[in-house]
Amino acid sequence: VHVSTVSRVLNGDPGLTVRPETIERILAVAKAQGYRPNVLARALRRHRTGAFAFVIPLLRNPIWARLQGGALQRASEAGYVVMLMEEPLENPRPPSAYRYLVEESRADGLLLATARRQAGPDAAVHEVPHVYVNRRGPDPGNNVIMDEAGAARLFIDHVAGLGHRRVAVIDGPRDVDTVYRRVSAARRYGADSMRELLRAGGELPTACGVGSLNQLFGVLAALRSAGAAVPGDISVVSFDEDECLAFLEVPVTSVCMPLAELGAAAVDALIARIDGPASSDVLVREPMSLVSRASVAPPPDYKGAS
Amino acid sequence: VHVSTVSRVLNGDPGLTVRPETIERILAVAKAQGYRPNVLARALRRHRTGAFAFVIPLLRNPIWARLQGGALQRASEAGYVVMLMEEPLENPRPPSAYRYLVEESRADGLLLATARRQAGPDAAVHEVPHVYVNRRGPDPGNNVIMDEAGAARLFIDHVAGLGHRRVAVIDGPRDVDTVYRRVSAARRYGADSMRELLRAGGELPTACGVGSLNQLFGVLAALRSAGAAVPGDISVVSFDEDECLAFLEVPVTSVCMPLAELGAAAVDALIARIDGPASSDVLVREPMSLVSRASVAPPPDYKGAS
DNA sequence: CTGTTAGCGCTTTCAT
DNA sequence: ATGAAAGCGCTAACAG
Repeated sequence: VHVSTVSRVLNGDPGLTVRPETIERILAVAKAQGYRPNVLARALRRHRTGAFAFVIPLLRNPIWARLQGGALQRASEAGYVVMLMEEPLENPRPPSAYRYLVEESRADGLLLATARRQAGPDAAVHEVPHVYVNRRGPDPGNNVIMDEAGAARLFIDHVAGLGHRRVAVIDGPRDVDTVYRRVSAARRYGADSMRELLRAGGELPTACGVGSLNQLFGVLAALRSAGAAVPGDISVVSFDEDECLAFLEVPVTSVCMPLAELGAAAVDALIARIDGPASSDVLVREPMSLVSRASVAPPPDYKGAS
Repeated sequence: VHVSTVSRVLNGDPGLTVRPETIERILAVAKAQGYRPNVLARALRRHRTGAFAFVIPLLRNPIWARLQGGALQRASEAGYVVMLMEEPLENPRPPSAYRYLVEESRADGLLLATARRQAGPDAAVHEVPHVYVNRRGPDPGNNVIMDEAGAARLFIDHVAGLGHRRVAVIDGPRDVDTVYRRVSAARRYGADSMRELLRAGGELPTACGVGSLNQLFGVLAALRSAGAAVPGDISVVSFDEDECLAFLEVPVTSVCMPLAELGAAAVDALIARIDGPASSDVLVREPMSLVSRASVAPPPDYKGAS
């Protein structure tokens, strides 16, 4: 009944040379006492904590909730726990500000869903296992992304198939990541963009894709107050699926992106980067799907198939 | 330049008797090398990990996001990190299933936002520092809750002040925590309840409070398909504030509950329970507020002040 | 004022 | 097939 033997048994040591009788006895006693190995001691010895840190900008956005869910589940399957760091909306800190979590041995690696753009490669965070999730970080080979072009294509094909020829996309500015604008700012942005579109007059688009749920609310408000009917005057598609879309005044069609899969893939990539060195970017290939609701119809002037 | 002295200096040992010169030198070198104490080793020695686990049912519900945000921020102020455990919606496990996190020294305590009702006191989880947040768990003295009655009063006073005399509240069954029903079930529940109310005929309520955002969507759908106007025929109030309420067909008035404060209070309570033993339940007293939007008006038959 | 010592609970060579 | 011993990086009690 001696300690190192126990360790070998409980860890299923590959070069295991223990008498079946002893092995039984150990397992029995362990279970009887409800023994739990101390992860701290184990981690100290092994230089592996079994934890990740997920840096996320704004918990209230449903998009990150789904990402989170996928990551959490995959991590727990792989025997990791994940702690959450919420990046403040104002004065966000650069990713390298979270390096300390690894340096202190609190985590084995970083999942970065926030990305303040930096001038060059972020040397400071480069030393530490990490992946950027749903964004391209400054250093290549550490990004896990989706086929956003595919999402756009899905949208275009759908509305083009119905006869639309003038199509707009409203989305946040690309240089600053959307996450840095407050929720309300996002809505205002959506509303402003739509108002501008309306004011421009002339060749109004007959279909419009909107980049986030919050912007969508702004767009819808602008359309309503301008007296534009959806989908009578203009068709609207959200690039941010949420079940609440089904319950709006007019239920909104959306492109549903594989966010949970993205989160899971990010965890896989991070695990790979902890074992080996960075390799190449990961593109999540799960199919996107279009959730068809009432906000899309043929364009107002459409006379049938061309 | 020797190790235990460094420890004393960096920890600001109370009985600190170190020459200022040495203290300077140590700090200088520490900073120069970017030294980070290893939290694992420290935790192993001190029997404190500096981490909490937050067990939460459904990440996609905005209510949890706000709770989470409050808890995360307060925890980080107090020097703790928090890891998230997402409880599956189907086959949820009892809180005691998360005891192992403390037993393995992965966390110092548990924040439990999920609460499968159990027959008696949950002895299994009782041994471990924990608080139930926003629910009453089986064992007393470990609950952090809000003044839900106050929320109801706020709603009643508001609509009663406008002349409403027949008021209904639609909410999930209380014996099973709302969290155990799927989102869609919640909506169906809202829709079904409202349909029943409508079918009952006769003395229809002129105002209705709804317990969660998801149920609200169901209620609104039912009202629309029944041709009941909001607030013309019936006033509607949500007990679950979310900014998207402002962007619905008719913007919905809500009671805004101090969820972030609740999360923060839960962290405070948990810290207290880690240092000392359990004391008494905590009631968060932050004021609730009514966010007035367009979904509330005087009742249809109202002739002026009584 | 500062160095020495003894662990925290585990894993992992190396000896039996 | 198992025990002994060293050590992960730190802190705390005790000497000097």
